[in-house]
Amino acid sequence: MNNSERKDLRKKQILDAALNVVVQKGYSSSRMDDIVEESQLSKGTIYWYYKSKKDVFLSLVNYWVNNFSVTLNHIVEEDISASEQLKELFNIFLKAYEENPDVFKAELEFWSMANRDKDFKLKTQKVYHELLIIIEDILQKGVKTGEFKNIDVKVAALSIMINIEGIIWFTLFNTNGITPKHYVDTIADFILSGLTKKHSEVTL
Amino acid sequence: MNNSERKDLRKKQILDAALNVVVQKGYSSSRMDDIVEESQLSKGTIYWYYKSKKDVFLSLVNYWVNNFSVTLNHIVEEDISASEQLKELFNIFLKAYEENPDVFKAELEFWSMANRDKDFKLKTQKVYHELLIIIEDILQKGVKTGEFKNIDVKVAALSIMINIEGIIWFTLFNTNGITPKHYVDTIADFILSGLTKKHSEVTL
DNA sequence: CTTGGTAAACTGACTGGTCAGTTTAGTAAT
DNA sequence: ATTACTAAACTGACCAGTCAGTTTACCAAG
Repeated sequence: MNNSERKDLRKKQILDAALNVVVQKGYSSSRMDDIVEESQLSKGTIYWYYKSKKDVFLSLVNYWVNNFSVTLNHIVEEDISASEQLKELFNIFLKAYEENPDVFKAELEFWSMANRDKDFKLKTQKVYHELLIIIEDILQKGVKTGEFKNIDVKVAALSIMINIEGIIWFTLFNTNGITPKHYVDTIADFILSGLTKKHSEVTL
Repeated sequence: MNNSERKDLRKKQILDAALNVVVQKGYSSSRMDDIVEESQLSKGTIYWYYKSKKDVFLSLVNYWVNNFSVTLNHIVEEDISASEQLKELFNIFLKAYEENPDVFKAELEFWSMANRDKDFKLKTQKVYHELLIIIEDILQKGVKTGEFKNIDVKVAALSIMINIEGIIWFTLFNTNGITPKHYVDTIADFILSGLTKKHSEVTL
């Protein structure tokens, strides 16, 4: 293992620990000593890599944003219909949730931070802005090709994003036996059937 | 001012202060001294009425739940169509947001608390359970009268609740000039047009 | 009405624990 | 000698909760 690989490993170790801690305690109640324990590193090492508690958690947001961007940009590049792209978008979030719901719990924590800290607000804004652009592009394309009705793209995109992010509810509350998959499938169908032109309209 | 009025006034003073504080700082970073300052009372008085910090904030949730229940139960009792009831539901939340967005910021804080504290979870669960029941009742009625399609009431209700609560996004991020009103009107229309039978279907 | 009594409401300085961040003294590999 | 650590002690600000004492409201006996 070379030097930069080692550094990346350490940082990942620290950020993974920070994720576990913040999910359990929230930002303010997360102690640096919790991260020390969880990461199996020493306190000195944490401060060797990050200059403060805030620095650790801002980096955690960043880490998460970057992972996420890579995945999303795959969709845009694929040569499939707008409807298929939207479906895929929903499924990416569903899959992410099924793999590790903690990421969504942490997301909630970051929202809460964004409400009271400018730096967190800026970092998190970026993600949603990026996601919105992607959804808008898909919708725009669908409208242009005649696949979708002539909708207000900006509002529709916002609404779709809110529905996607709604998956966060499953981390919060007992949803009476409705699975995330069932939820996602249902709303994806509902939204698509509202967006797409009926066959009769298409043939007009 | 009699005795119980005075007590109510004090409690309201404390809870109003707590709301302002929690919105700005989040639960963990809210200091009792902030509430002292904001409420214009002394620390001893806060502890005269509430036994702990947690007690103050749990009471704040309660206070909010109760207000909310009263408003919601009005809708159910009104003798209007299911569609109209749903529209009214959306409008109640829109109005609440327009009157005081801070309540929604606080809600986010309570979600975050619910994630890591059983007492907060129980208190907040109650609200959403109640809201879900109301939406389910409206949908059920609409299906029975033939106003709505034969939908899966439970999933539809959950999805509607998530869309309503989506208004919380407006407290978090710059939504590019889309107003909460525009958002709510658009999704209300979209959802209703998806739920209601087309005229041609009705006349079958 | 006014004096003395008492319970509830209220005050704010203080205490004791907590925790971010620092420092120190060391090890090991390069 | 420098980089990448570990372990543990330490500093000092911060803050929930306490408590000894004060004020207020309301009473009834003189």
